[in-house]
Amino acid sequence: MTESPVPHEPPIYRRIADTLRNRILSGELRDGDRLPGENALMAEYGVARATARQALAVLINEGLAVPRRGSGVYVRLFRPIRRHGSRRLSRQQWSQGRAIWDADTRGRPYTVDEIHVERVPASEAVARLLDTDDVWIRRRRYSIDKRPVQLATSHFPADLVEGTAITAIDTGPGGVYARLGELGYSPVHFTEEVRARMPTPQEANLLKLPAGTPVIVICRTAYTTGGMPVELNEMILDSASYVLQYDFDA
Amino acid sequence: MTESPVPHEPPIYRRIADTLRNRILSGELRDGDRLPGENALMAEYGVARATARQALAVLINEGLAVPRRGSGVYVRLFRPIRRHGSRRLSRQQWSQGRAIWDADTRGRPYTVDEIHVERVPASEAVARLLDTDDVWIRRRRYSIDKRPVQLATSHFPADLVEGTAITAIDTGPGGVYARLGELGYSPVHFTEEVRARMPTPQEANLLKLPAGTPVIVICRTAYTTGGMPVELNEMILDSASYVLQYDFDA
DNA sequence: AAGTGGTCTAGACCACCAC
DNA sequence: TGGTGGTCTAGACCACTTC
Repeated sequence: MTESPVPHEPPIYRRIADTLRNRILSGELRDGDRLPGENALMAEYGVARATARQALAVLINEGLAVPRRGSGVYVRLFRPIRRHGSRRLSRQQWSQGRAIWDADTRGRPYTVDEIHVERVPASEAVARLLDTDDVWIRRRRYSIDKRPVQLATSHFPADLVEGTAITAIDTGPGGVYARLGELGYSPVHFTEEVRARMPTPQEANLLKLPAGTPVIVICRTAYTTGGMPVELNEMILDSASYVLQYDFDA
Repeated sequence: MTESPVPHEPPIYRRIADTLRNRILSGELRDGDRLPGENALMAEYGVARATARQALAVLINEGLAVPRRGSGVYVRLFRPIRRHGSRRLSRQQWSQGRAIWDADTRGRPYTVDEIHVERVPASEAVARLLDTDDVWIRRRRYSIDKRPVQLATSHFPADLVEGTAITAIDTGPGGVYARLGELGYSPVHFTEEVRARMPTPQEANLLKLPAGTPVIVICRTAYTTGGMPVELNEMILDSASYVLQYDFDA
């Protein structure tokens, strides 16, 4: 009880984390560089193992570093894909047999897997939005350079698409929007709701997300000229892989 | 001591976190409810303190729970504000109150503080975008119901706005866009780039963000009819407080 | 084989909060 | 005053990566 050193001194692990963060943000430590490991921090700062771990956990949870088992902790890299909100859905895109996804990748090869198509009862929110009890849903996962970057789940009113290629694994040239057009329900207007949050463990697993990586959730509704909603597409994006771009006039 | 480990079995703290998460997602534990504390988990599962803490840390870093010192760990709430990006002429036709994520904050007043206005050298990226060496920047913080929800930093080409009210704390009626209009540089077109990431400690502090809360970063560029960029506005949004909405046509 | 991160135990003292 | 979360120590065993 001789003195109270400084009223609000940050704890040790915070100060260790702060100095490491500064070394990253200043550029001294670059993408992919190895950070001092637990043992190095224990020696350098004279702290216990758990304290060194706690300091590294701060950076990992901030998304600045990624741990590699048996190897070390490394500075994380950020190489985003630019996703255009408005341009990508221009009518000529899908009316000419091109998939929407092509607009994003600029020639980089992408793959689709984990495809599931099924008819299910609509959730309360989806039922309200699409004004239907049952929906056909199409789930899939997109990867670029073998890295998963996006999960998507499209919902269609069941009565509308029953018996069409939209309920098949392969939807044919132009994809589901071309099929909707053939039914007389071409989407002409879109609303996108965008959120960000931490992923569920399932999402983190499917997207192979390291700790400290949020996901961007885009919920897009497609409308016909009559204002009828015909598709609800929920997309889960790895936030470290994406930049969204929207253009509009005053 | 412990049972011989079974291959692929998740660690104890994960299983504890999983059961707690299920109780939250199933609705058994609701917004604001108190979770079992460290002592309760130690007793219930027969684990050490650090293990119980680790389980709670998982939920906290997922943004599902918030710790309150001396009180307990509580289920977190999500009450978003709806932020409309593009407000098109057809908006009335399309947006008929149907939205996946409800936003009940319409009309609530916001306050502005932490205002800083200064002339500084432009960073490399800003200099390239605004084609200028110096910029006037306007920083401020927005709060709703006394809760900080957004930080914003506007950048203007210094030569363009030097000597105008844009360089003053109070920009006058209509704000900076009205002033730009008087200069003959009315913004008519906007581009928004949207990202998500974990906040820096400074951002977390200014926005009073609990752990596990990402921020949404919006970088908006305003262009004149001539295509000249006249403002660059970087906004940092509390992701737990916002839903972005964009409307556009095919 | 040596080093690394991953998990876990069993203690300790502290600041803060509610009763 | 007792319970809560916040920080920290000093060990331990494990799985994995690298050499």
